[in-house]
Amino acid sequence: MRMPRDVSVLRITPPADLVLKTAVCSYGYFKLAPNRWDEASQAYHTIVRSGDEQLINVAVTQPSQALRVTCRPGVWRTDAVNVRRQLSRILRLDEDFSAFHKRHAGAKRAGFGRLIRSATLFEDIVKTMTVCNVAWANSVRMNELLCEHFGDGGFPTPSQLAGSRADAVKRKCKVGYRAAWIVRLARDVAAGKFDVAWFEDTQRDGDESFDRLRIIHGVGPYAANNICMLLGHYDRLAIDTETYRHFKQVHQVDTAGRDAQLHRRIERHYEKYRPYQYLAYWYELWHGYGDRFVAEDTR
DNA sequence: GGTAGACCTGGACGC
DNA sequence: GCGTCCAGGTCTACC
Repeated sequence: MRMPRDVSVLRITPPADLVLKTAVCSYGYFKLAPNRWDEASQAYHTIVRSGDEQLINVAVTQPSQALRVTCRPGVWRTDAVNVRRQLSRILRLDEDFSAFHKRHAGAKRAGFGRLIRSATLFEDIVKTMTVCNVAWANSVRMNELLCEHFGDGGFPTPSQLAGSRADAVKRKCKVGYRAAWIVRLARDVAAGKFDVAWFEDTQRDGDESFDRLRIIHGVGPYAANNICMLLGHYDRLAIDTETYRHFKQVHQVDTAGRDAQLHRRIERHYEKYRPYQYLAYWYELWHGYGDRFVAEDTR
């Protein structure tokens, strides 16, 4: 049997408007394991899987327009296809943002729009569960521990978590009450009761996806809207306390209003960007953070 | 449909 | 040190 080399280098030709750092660092999930951005080398690091077993350490840089992908260990053709497919999902290489950029000059200038996501929808859902109702540092820790204890370094697969007890996940990963939700979802995905592929169909309607996501135990209105955004449905705003804070501060809104009123006001404000309301909102937030978004461990 | 309280965790803060 | 509060919510029971 031929053994793979220690290192393989792949080359990916991305869409012309892709700026690697902007795509990676414009959404907080780039700080959640197994993701990492190395500012010194301007490299995005992650760990992907080829099949359920093989873990591949990946480093992506953009020395020219093309992406340079370094894989350790080296990969053969089938594994290379898997690496390319997963990076395509992570960096949204198949999405076209030209219509959004026509409406938003600032986002166009910044090359903004490709918000990083995970290699799989399962990982996106679990990551969303770990960022709810918790300080950011805790979310970082939960994802590190999930990778360490249940994913052998990579993000755990549904089958890896499905065979685990919720109390073990809770104890080892410090995820608290989220453990039961995570294990339940993993079991449903592994058993085929929750069809992940259904959501990946680009023709799906955002409302339809939202309704199905809400069936998942642990996915409320905020989480479902956030996951819809990750699926490419940008016409839905994941409104949370951070949105309220941002809106009150940036748009000088009277803080005496009730949340429901503020919620409607926020939706009206971004309506002009339909169907890209979320991107317009997130651009404001990201632009306001500036380099702090990359440098700090808080959002 | 709207609201209140419980739920894990860990850091920040006041005492 | 210790208690309390809070963070990019969700669920359940109750009205």
